[in-house]
Amino acid sequence: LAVQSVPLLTLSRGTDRVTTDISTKERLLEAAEKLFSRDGFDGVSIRDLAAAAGVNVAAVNYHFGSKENLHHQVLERLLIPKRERLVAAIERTSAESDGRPSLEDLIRAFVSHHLHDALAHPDGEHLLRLMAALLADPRHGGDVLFRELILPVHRVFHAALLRAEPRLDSRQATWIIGSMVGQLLHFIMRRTHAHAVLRELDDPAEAARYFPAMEMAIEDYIEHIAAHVTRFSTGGALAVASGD
Amino acid sequence: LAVQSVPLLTLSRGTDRVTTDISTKERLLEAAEKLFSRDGFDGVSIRDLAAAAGVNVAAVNYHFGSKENLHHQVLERLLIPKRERLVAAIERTSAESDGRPSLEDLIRAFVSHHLHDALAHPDGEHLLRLMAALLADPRHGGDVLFRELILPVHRVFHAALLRAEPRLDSRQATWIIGSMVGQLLHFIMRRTHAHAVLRELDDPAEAARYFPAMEMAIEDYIEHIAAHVTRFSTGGALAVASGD
DNA sequence: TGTACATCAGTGAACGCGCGTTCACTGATGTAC
DNA sequence: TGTACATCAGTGAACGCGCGTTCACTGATGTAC
Repeated sequence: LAVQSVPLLTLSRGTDRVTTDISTKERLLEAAEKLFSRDGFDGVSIRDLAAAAGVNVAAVNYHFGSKENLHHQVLERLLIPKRERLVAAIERTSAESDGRPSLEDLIRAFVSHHLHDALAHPDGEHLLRLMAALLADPRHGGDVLFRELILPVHRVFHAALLRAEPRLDSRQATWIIGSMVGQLLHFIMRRTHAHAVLRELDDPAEAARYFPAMEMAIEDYIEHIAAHVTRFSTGGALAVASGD
Repeated sequence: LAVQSVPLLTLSRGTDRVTTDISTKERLLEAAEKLFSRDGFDGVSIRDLAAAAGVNVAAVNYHFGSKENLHHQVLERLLIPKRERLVAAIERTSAESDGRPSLEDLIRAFVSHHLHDALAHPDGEHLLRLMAALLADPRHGGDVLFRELILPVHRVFHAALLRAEPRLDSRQATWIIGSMVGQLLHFIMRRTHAHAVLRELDDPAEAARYFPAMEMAIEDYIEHIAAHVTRFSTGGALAVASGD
C-alpha cells in the first residue's frame, strides 16, 4: 500500500529456476529516465510513462507517490554516480606529479573527463538533457542538481586549482571554473541539439558554418573540443593569474 | 474574423480627444512576454494570458490564431531589436582604430555589450529566460532564435575576429566565439537563477562560496564579470592563435 | 445626407480531451500459532 | 503440517479539473450608392 523505497530488483519465485525479473518499479525508472530526458517534466504524462514501461497507470503513484517524486528519484540515480566519477577523476589527477600537477594537466583532465562523460558515457545524454532543463528552469529538481553534483564537484576542483596555481585567489578560481563549465556546457549542448535545430533552417550552408565539425564522429568531436577548451582555458587562467 | 497582423496600436475615435489606447492585441503581447519568459511555453495557459492582459480567453485565438503563434510573435518582437543592437555594437568597434581594433578591444566590446544587454536592458531579462528555455529545448521556437539572432550575430563577429587576429583560421574563430558565448550565458544565468536555487539549499554558506558576488549590485556584477571574461577570453584566444 | 450592408474587435459559454490522482479490488506470498 | 490472517504488487475504472480551441453572437465603425 505505502510508497516503497528499497527493492530495485526482485527475484521471481514460483518457477523452478530463480531468474532475475525486472520489477515494475525498475521498469518505471528506466522509462522515466528516457522520457523525462527527452521531453522534460511537463512534456511527459503518467500515461506515457506507464505505456513505455508496460505497466498500469496507477503504478507510478503506487511506487513513487507522485510524478514529482519519480522525477526526483530519476535525477538522484544519475547524479550521484556522475558526481563520484567526476570527483574521482579530479582527485586522481591532483595526486599526480607528487600532488603538484601543472595547471594545464589539471585543466586537461577536467575538460576531457567532462566531455567524455557527457557525450560518450551510457547515461551521459540522458543526464545531460536533464541538467540542461534544470539549468534553464530549476523549479523541478534544481536543488537536487546543485546539492548532489554542482556544489561537491566545485569544492573539489576549486581546491585543486588553488594548489596548482597559488597566484590565484579564491574568487578568481571560482570565476575560472565558471568560464570552463560555461564553455563545456555550450559545446556539449551544441552537439546535442545541432541536428534538431539545423533541420528547421532554410539555409543549411549558413548553418554549417556555425556548426562546423558536426559531421565528425563523436569521438573525434570530443578530442577536437577537448583540445580547444584546454588550450583556451589554460591561456585564460594564466592571463587571470598573472593579471594585476 | 481572420488573424490580424498589422495594427499594434490603435487610436480610439468616438471621444472628442484622440487618445492612445492600448489594444487587446498589444496587451496580450505584453502579458505573454512576461508570462512565457517566467513560466515557459508549457507553463502558461491561455486563460493565464487572458487574465493577465484583462481580456477574454477567445482573444488569443482571435488575434493570433493559436498559442504557438503568439509565442512566436513574442520571440520575434524581442529578438530582432536585440540582434540589431548587437550587430551595431560589433560594427562600431570594428570600425575603430582605422578598422583594425586590437583583439582585446574587440573582445571587450562584445563581452561588455552582451552583459549589459542581457542584465541591464529593459527587455533583457525576459529575452534571456526565453533564450535559455530555447537552448535547453528548441522545440517551441528554436529555429526563430537561430535564424533571427544567433546566426546573424555569429557571422558579423566571426568576420571581425578574423580581421583583428589574422593568425586565426575560420574554424578556430568559430570555437573561440563558442567559448565566449558559453561563458557569457553561464555567468548571466548564474546571476539570474542564483537566488531561486540558493533559497532551496540547506547550507547557505557553502552555496555562497559557489555564488560569490551575488550580493553585489547588478552594475557591479556586470563590470566584475566583464573584466574577468575579457581577460580570460583574450588570454585564451591568443593561446589558440599562437598554438601550433 | 440617409440608408443598407460589410467588416471589424471583442465576448461568454461550451466543446472534447488528456491530465494526475484515487478507489475498490484481485491474487500471490509471508507470517503466526 | 494446516489454517487464518496480514502484507504485498499490481490492476481497471473512474474522479474532477484545466487545457486549447470553437461557436454563435453583439455592438461599434467603415463603405457604397
